[in-house]
Amino acid sequence: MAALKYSRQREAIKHYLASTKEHPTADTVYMHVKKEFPNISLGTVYRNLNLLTDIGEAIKISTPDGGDRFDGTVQPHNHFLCTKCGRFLDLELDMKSIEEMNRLANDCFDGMITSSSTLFYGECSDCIRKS
Amino acid sequence: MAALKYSRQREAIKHYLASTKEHPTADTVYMHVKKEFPNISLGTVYRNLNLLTDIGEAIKISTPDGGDRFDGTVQPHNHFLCTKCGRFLDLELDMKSIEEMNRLANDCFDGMITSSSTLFYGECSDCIRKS
DNA sequence: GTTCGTGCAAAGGTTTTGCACGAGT
DNA sequence: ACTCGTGCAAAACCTTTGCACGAAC
Repeated sequence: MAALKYSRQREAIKHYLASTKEHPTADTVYMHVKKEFPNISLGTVYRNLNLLTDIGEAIKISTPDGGDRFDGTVQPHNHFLCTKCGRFLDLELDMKSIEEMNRLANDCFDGMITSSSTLFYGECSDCIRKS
Repeated sequence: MAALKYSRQREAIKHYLASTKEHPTADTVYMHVKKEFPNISLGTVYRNLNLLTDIGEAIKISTPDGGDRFDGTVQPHNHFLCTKCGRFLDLELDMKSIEEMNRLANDCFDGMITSSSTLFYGECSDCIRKS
């Protein structure tokens, strides 16, 4: 395995991920980090996002609409996608509920479940207010 | 909105989806339906899968690895992805648990949650046996 | 000096789309 | 007849990768 060397670009990506709740796509990360490193390439962003995901410092989330999203919050938590406006939000089920759910799932299943990720769908409060 | 006309190709796609538990990708659907309709095009498969998804006769599932998968089972249920062998399985949490989970989520959230989809990760029984 | 990360550009894979024609009503 | 679905091919996306150079060790 290759040793991991410091890189300013990776550091900037990590800081951006930590600073936002936007669940940005790779392209969004690219556009933000570009402000600080105008020459950074999209390939570098992808390489670093995948690297961070592999070493457990970020999470990759797949949604049915468009590209994958990345999240710097690695503690187990779930997400909500508004089917009207497309907003993508954190949803803080408490840890106990998540563990409870995994345990419940383990009971109906003869493999071993180590983690889970739930995507909730519905209408966000803004959309409800408008209708 | 356009009226919906019958098509043999769409029917074949529906039947294939109903007959399998493989959670096929669009390409897999294409290859199977091709046996019956050698001239069918991948574009048609995509158009129909998206159509079926829109009218609620199929579900589109996004996973972090590779393309989206489709599922003809539209009743709420969840999925399991083996992190070792990549196997993708149904996981039958009973309805009560799913409803309970959605209700729990609604309590921590000021929008309205209508549905959810959970992807569980872990090791399937085959991989456990081998290790 | 060696190794690893980067920028660039090209390639790879998946999904969508414009068009003319043929199937369904 | 009229409309919608199809096949085909091109395009649009998203993501990965080969390469030569520069940064980190």
